[in-house]
Amino acid sequence: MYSSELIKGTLKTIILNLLREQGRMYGYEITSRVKELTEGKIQITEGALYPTLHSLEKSGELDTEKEYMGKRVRKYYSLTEQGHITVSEKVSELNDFMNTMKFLLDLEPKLGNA
Amino acid sequence: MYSSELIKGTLKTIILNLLREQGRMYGYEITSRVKELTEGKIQITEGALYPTLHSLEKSGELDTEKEYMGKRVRKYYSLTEQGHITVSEKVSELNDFMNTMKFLLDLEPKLGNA
DNA sequence: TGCATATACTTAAGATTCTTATGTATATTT
DNA sequence: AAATATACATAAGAATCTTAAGTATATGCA
Repeated sequence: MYSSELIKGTLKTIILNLLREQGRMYGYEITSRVKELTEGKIQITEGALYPTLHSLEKSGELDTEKEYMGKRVRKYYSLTEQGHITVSEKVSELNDFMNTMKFLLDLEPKLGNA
Repeated sequence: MYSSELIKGTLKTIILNLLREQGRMYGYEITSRVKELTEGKIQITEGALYPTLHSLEKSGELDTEKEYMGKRVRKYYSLTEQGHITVSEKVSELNDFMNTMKFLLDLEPKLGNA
């Protein structure tokens, strides 16, 4: 598990990118899939997930459809046209940022430090 | 400039790593150097920088020495023994995290999506 | 000389976004 | 029958950043 600060700021990008790949997912499925893909290293809590999904819906990135599996409800999310634009921008920005960070972190320590 | 959420969670790591490289720096020098190294893409604001430095000092990662250049004061920061341990851990964790993110983001979108 | 800009640090108010916890309810496994 | 998994929602609190204001010295330039 990564320290929680690291997840901050990448959550929306993770969600949008997964939806671009999968087409359509419901909330619980997103957390399960991320946990599975990252071998438990990234676990999105419910308290972070659902407010983020609501926020992305409100800002026009996501559409929802409710479906009933028997009596249990699921809310499926998918990217809107705007969502496709946003995910491209966010993924590019994150890649760029990570390259910058790699460069920053790979600077060699001076010899002779304590 | 990256959107501000991305910086969150990496600020301490950036500062500690720079201090490991440089040995000793004062606050203003840290922001200037980061801005220079990243060609303006990462600009640490004063409101973020100084509270973070104070917090790292309080938690035992940093030592300070005040120096007067004429009448102007500078506070130089350097890593403590604990700081050296912490920076290693944080840099490793961030590298690991970025590899995980690269993997997550590089998953190919399904063909045929809207 | 005067003004703008750069250097240098501090801190408070507000915003954002996460964690933790609680609540509700159905389905499945043991 | 009880525990666990599935599925969503939301409130209180914590952490961390932005924005802004405050204080003060030094430098460049017109």
